[in-house]
Amino acid sequence: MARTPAPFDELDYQILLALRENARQPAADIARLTGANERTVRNRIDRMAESGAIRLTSIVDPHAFGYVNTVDIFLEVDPEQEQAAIDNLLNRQEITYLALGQGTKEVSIEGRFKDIAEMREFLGRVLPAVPGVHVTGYALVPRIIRNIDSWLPKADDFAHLDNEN
Amino acid sequence: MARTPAPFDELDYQILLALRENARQPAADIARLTGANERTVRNRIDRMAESGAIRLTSIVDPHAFGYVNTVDIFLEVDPEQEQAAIDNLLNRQEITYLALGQGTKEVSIEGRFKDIAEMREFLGRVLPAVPGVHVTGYALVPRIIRNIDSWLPKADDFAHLDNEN
DNA sequence: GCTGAAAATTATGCATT
DNA sequence: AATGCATAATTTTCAGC
Repeated sequence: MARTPAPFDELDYQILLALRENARQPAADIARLTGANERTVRNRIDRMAESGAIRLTSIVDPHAFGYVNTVDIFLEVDPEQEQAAIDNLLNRQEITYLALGQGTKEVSIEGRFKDIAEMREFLGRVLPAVPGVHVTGYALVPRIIRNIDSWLPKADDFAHLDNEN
Repeated sequence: MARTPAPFDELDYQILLALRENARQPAADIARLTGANERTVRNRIDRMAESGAIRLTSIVDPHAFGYVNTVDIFLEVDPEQEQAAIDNLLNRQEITYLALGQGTKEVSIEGRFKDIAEMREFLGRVLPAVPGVHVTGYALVPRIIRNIDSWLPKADDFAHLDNEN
């Protein structure tokens, strides 16, 4: 193992759980909740945020803005135009997810739309007009039940001071 | 249109942008940034959070915890056991995403793992052991470039007081 | 729904261990 | 790295518009 082991402990975990419910929750509250020192809690929050282990952010609910139609789209992208195509796609507000696939030509995206007409327009006109991009398939997504924002590591990824190496 | 139009304006949008970078940024800072009243900024934040339009949360970076292997998995689920199967899957920490597909039997998930062995175990042993679940396919995901946490509505989803209906 | 002012709470900077 | 303390800044409460 060349990677450094997770330098996170039980307190970090509890702070994480608290911030996940409300990122603006005062460190003092979390200190009371956990019994830890208020100053320590703030140090931990700063450390986790600055290291990039967590991101304290605002997630917008697409439904609240009327984006009720979700579709997963599978693309084949000309390798020579891949970077330009991806840059192009990343500029599109409709795209909520973009990932590279195993093959060099595979790219999958997710789009959200206010109505079916917008979605069809995107699939039939917008995407085909992006140089190097071919739509190989798509599938409507009626309901997303879990997404990355609710993900957590295993509890024992937070060291109990006894599982080093 | 039966749904209420987005009751958000330019100020909400700017607040959103600020909170997206740092959910703990003080309302006073945002007030200075936008020229809006400090108290108004807090009211807006509270309103957007309470209405569910935004969620102020902590997103954990799987990479920081060693979860470097991502795989998209397509499942066929026996309709009679669907709810139990989904509940079962939702209890699994490895699953970062779970969505229902168009067909009544289709479910797609994304899993993250620390190594390929864990991933293979999940695909070959864990999933097949869930009653009513059959793996119909999977695809490794080498790199996710955009995810839902960075999504934003269109700028003109924030009313300029002139686009009502 | 927006804003103001005092009181309560919280965060920051610095120093100590 | 954790913590205590003084100071600065912020949030809250209650109010009026």
